[in-house]
Amino acid sequence: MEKLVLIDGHSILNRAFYGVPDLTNSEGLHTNAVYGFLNIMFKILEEEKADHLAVAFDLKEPTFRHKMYEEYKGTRKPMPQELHEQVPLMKEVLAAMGIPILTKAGFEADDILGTVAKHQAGDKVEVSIVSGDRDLLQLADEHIKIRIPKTLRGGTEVKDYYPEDVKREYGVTPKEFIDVKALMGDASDNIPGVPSIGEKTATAIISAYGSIENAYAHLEEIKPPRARKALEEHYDMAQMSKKLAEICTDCGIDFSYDDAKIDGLYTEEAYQYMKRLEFKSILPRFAGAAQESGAESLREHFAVISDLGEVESVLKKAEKAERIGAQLIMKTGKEAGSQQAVGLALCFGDEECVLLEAAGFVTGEYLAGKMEELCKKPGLQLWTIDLKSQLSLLNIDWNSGARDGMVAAYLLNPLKDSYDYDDLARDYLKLTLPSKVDLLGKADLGSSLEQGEEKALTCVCYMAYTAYASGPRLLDELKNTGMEKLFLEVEMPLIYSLHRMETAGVRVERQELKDYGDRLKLQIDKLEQEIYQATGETFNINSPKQLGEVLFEKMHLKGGKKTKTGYSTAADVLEKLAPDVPAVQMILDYRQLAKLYSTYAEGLSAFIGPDERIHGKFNQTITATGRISSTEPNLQNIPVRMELGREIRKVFVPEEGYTFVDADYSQIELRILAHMSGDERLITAYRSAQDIHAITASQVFHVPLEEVTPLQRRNAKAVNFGIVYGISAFGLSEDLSITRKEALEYINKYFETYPGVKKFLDQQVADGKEHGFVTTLFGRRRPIPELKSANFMQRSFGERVAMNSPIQGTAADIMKIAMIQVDQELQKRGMKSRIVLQVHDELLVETWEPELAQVKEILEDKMKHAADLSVSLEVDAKEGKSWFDAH
DNA sequence: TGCCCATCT
DNA sequence: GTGTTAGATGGGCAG
Repeated sequence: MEKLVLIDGHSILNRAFYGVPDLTNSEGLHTNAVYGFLNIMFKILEEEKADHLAVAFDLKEPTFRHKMYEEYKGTRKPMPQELHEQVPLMKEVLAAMGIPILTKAGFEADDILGTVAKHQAGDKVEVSIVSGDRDLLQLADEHIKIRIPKTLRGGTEVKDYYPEDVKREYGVTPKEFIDVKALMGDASDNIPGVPSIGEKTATAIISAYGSIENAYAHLEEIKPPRARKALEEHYDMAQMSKKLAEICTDCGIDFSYDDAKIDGLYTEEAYQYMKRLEFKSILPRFAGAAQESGAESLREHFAVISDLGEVESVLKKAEKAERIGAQLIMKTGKEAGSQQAVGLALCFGDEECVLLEAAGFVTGEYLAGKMEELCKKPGLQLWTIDLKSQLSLLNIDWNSGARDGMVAAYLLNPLKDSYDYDDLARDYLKLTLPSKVDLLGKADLGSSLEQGEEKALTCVCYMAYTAYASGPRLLDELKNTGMEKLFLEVEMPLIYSLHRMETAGVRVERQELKDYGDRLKLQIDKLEQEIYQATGETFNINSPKQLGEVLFEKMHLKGGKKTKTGYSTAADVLEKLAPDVPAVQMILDYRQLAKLYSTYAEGLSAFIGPDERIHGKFNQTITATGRISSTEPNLQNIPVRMELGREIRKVFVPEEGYTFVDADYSQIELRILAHMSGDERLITAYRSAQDIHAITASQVFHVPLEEVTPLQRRNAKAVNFGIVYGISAFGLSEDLSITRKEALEYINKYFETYPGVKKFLDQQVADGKEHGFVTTLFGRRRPIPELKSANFMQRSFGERVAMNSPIQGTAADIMKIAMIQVDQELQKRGMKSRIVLQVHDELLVETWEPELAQVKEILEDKMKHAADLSVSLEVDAKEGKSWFDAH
């Protein structure tokens, strides 16, 4: 028995469009309907183990129904533009998979499906028709199954209808089904005041008489009377309606059963589409096709060279080139943290990509040395991807001519989640390349290459090629968007400073940290028992679900706020709810301790290396605003607010002979706001005052500075924060535990006091809406697609982002500039002191004691003068024998 | 994997 | 009238 699956193209596309959240690829194409369609299609093909497949589409032209009935509009609503543009795309994708697309002038997809199904179905072939349109149920018979996908709870369920299922659900046979619908009439055709026939009555009449014609013949028997009247008056209409709904099963479509045979759905061409549309979850199906991939012509020019003579001649050629792509391929060595080069991929033309392999006389050191020479060669444009990861083997500094395509692409669009070679090739070369994961899966690139794997060679050559080919385009784009300077003078030099910071690492007292953890553990165990006692329950306190049940159901705490999955047990909720229930306080304490123990005590210990230092990663291409992020471990969220947490900073210590100097900017974001808004009053205020929040309070509440009460200062501080983040009256009222009205008054007073600020923030939103992005003082862009959203919540979010990003981003720019200058100055003076941490507005320098005065001077000077604003930048620098003491 | 909750600036 | 403060990372749980 063979299986033929027939899909109602528009119907399923439509269903997918409304069932799948909006998706857009990098080109800005809407893809959600195509994505949903493919998922439904693959799901059904797998379930059915189908061997034949075709998809039917309507054409725009009028059909025989239009001829029959002038006013026939068809059943479909007008399509939104976002869906409309996906129709041709869908057809291209299907064609790429070799799936026949059936259309016929003068007929709808229904008729094609009906015709093909009735002709093909039989003892040898089972047919499944997939559609969202219930009118198709009339086609069900013993060999034809109608399958209707439904979206529920995010997933897709398919409901199947054989004739008996139709009978069960609608009480009539598939053939009678149209009569029922015709008798009911189309809701939109009903004229007010004219009696109509409902579903129940229609079903009863048709199941008794079999058809509207027969029912009309027995008109006098029809009950109830209003149905009889309706049938009598609208018999013509009902007949017409039936004719329109009746699917033609002989439309003369040209269908070849053999062409519909499924073989080789996963073609190279289709694979390219999946990559372009960024259907990551669908790609694995095409894994086979990936091997046949993409830039096939490109691959023909890939070569591997290991003979010393040949290597030298290639390098000579590279030196003479104007521009090259270079990628040093590395592998983790035997010693902890050490790396060694296993190859150098070079590209200096569209047809010249080679891998220089570390083998025999060509050692890893030799290759790294050669890459280094190339980086230093004046006038040579060397492009690579992720320079920082290669710096451990390259002795180069900010004077090198190397340029990083990853960082360039991040500047051009900081919202992406990766900037690998395949991303750059797709976005800047319109070239679909198989990714590293496509080629090698989880295997390590360096090791695979060392073992001579063909795919690893392909991968590294793609990297070098992409770096080479995308370089000029990236630079062009940076020029066009006014970010060339930011790239060349801030982001590129920063790579070296970040790498130096990672290499330096920060010393952590292993034993002290362990003792701290042990003390926590004791407290945690004690608290745990006390909580069990107080609540009378033994449960997992770490489970918000269990905790919510205990608090709100067993202990009957009032006013439990619901989250999607249960009760909210967040600290702020619990504190408001039951500040005086001892169990609640214990739970909050437990939470804090558990966090300190797992994330900091245990978590940090795991990262302490044999040199007693933690070498965290500082990432340059993660945040939307331009900030640096920190991972493995995150060293930017070490506790400081609560005393117990703050203690952890005592284990961050300088090496013997060194001390810490910690320098942080004072209120940098508010100063930036004063500068960018140009609000005269704010500028003047910040020029004179030390205490920004107090002076805000003084001006907003009209009291002399020295008479500002602590409460007024606190309120002003909250408003200041709120302004920077684009807060609402609601948010501020929550923050200060005041009414919304009072909060609104504060905000209004603030804007009255500083009208320039209001104007500035409004302007940011307007700019964001007009251009689709906002910019920092240094030209860094933050795209805000949310501003175009039709969804209120999304759009409001976009507005807050538009207000915050220029401020947060400018602060990030300034810190980056300061960091580079401090780091470079330390090096220029040949000092031993080094930056070990950056925490957004703070630099921690491990200072060689004899250099203490110099370091303080450099930090203050470079940080203060990183930008020339209309308000001064103030820096607090403190010295101490641990991070705890220095901060 | 998604959610909740904790931590930082 | 919507839901209501920006940017991050990570642990732990539940499905």
